Amino acid sequence: MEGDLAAAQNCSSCPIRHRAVCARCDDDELVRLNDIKFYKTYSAGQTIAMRGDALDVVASVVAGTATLERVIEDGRTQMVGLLLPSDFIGRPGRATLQYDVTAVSDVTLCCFKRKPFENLLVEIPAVQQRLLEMALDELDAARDWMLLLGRKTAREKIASLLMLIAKRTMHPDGKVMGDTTRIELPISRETMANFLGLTIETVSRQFTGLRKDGVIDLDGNRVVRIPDLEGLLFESGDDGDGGTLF
Amino acid sequence: MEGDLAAAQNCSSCPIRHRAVCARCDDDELVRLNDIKFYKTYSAGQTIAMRGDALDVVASVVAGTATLERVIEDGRTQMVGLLLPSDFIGRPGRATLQYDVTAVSDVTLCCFKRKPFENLLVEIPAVQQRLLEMALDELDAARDWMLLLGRKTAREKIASLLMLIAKRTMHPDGKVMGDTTRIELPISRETMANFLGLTIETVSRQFTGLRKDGVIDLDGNRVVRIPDLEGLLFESGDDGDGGTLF
DNA sequence: ATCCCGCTTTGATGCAGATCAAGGGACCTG
DNA sequence: CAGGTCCCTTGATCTGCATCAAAGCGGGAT
Repeated sequence: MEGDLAAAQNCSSCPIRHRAVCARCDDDELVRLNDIKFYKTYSAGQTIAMRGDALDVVASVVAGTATLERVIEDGRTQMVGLLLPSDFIGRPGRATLQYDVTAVSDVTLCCFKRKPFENLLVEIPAVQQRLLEMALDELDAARDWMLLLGRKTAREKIASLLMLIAKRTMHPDGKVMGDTTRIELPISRETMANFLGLTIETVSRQFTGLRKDGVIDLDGNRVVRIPDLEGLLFESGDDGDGGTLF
Repeated sequence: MEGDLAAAQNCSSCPIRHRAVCARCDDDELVRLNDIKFYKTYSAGQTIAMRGDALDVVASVVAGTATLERVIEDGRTQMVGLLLPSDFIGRPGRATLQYDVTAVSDVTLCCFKRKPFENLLVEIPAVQQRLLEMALDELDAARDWMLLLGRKTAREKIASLLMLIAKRTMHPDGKVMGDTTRIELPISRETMANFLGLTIETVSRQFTGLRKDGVIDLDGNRVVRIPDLEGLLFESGDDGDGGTLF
């Protein structure tokens, strides 16, 4: 665990160069961002930050998966965001963090101290523009998720989650593949439960329900094969043109 | 119903001048916005726009209350946003609307054609900056709402909603009033149900439950008196420092 | 007044998902 | 290979909220 990666990494070879907050920057602007960035890594399961922490750093996820969650005193927890590579953590103009951030897999962050970043924001409209776009996308995703949490049945929730992961996994840029499809679940049953507002037992039961009905096929408990994507879409309760959901 | 209001209104006397997307604009910039704006009014109950509609206009709510909702074919509907004066409708960079927008009370909108507005966005950083800020605030609110929808009980949901309205109504800028407090509900039981992911019957029952337990006091069915704000906060399941919720 | 209509409350019953409890299987360690 | 731990599944039961059904209760029109 050392700064090798951090030192070696430069923006031009960055895997999220074209999707993160810096996506619209030209080379000059990139240099300025580069000057104030630093990398940080976390291992799977580690807490990245907690609700209430001073938010003096903002960051982009470079690699790995992290979650954003709210928890009530008695232990009930609701995931409110899934952070994948290129997603942004923290918000300019706010001093403390509102959510717990946890690394689900090993995670690499590209960090900026908040103050200098806020200054750059003013000076480089391209960053601000991209950040706005990303914020609005997340807002849409959050709203789709509200429909799921408030009104969908357990089975619909699971189907929706699988569709979401399928869309992301299969063809990164949106197009849908042919027929039989195989996806790998990046998260545990418990994480799914917290994502969907269910218990772990219900998640499990719905998986076996969908399997028995031939909608999906389980291969171990982290791999799902989907013989009929249309069928799954139907189960999800979304109409075809449905929202983007991330 | 005529353009009197529209024609008469100018930005300097606008009630949302300091909170809407134009909040940070100087006088020159305001003139440019003024050139492309026009007013539109809707009466209570009227549909402002529907999911899928071409989104060639964006707007700020000047007066009144509107809702943003998603609905599934079978009629289940989930409110995903409550639009109060100064809130913004539509998003630059997207061609179709994702939600149904409905006027709850009589509503006045300050509209801009999307294309010219997008151009101004690039030319006037102050607008972009403010829009980002507003989007991030809404995102936080949406995430707090996800916790409510996914994990709170019916009673907690009602209490949370009352706290939300109380905070907004009583002291516009956050401070909390003394003891016995009276708030007026701006929305019907059905709207509340769709907001909270409940049925209308459950909403009603929770109201009478809270009343019987002395947490609230009902005066007609649109007025609630809150003898003990701390008690209500406790029922809401939020800790004191809790999220902003709008 | 009376009727009607939309909104709200209340009651009786049903059911989806939570809760409680007990295994299973994969993987690690000694 | 035994024992332990972690995660997942399955079963039995319970319960909070939905659903179904029937009254109140204003308020507006006639």
